[in-house]
Amino acid sequence: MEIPIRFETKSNSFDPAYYEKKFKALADEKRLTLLNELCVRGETCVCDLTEILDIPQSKLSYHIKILLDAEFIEREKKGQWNYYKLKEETMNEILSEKLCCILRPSE
Amino acid sequence: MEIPIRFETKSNSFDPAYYEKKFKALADEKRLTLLNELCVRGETCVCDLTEILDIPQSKLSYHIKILLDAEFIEREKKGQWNYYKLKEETMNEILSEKLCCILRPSE
DNA sequence: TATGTATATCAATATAAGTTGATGTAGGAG
DNA sequence: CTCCTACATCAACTTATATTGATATACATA
Repeated sequence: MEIPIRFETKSNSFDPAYYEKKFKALADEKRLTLLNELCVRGETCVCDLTEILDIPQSKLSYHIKILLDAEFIEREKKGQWNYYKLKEETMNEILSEKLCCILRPSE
Repeated sequence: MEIPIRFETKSNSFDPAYYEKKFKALADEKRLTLLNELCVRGETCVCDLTEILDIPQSKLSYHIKILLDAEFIEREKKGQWNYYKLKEETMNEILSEKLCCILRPSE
């Protein structure tokens, strides 16, 4: 995964919009709890998550979408269930090693 | 090789509110640009930042406060000017090494 | 003392994000 | 075909954040 960076001395062309989206996705307690659960449990299906997090299904779905769009999680369809798990590249791209095992899997 | 500790879900000590505050502070283009400028320039005073970022002073002050409260930056008073710089411990605590030199100073 | 400069804070408003309950959809079971 | 389950999506609403212009504070200088 390429980070849109550079570091050109004067007017450097860092892309804040890219990171804004990532950090917005992380900027919510429920979503952080969700990510933490996925980190601890690994792949988990939506029906289990509604129970674990004790939130209405539509709300969960809303938050899942935000995390999906920011590529912090990915979906895998298994039969009639949707399983979600952390997308390790993105987590590792953004987050410190100190967040390993809380929000980030080990590398 | 250290074996990552897996936390039990019910009792894991992860504090989402703590991280929510951090990520909220990062979840804004203007603040990211500000941090990037501080990363590239080092210590910079508010009067320069209003020019660099081309935003009204009250707006800048608002965003600076959010970053201060989340401890991503720190203030140093020099004569009549307030200088701000990145608070390296927090940046390093939260952000990946890949973000080094964009948002994070090197360790 | 009056004026200027650097910055923070405030109150009003505008905008964005989160919540809720209802509805839509797709596939499986009867 | 009809009903059920597992989700996603929508529209109305609530709440949180951001923006603006004005004012406040603190200090320096004329």
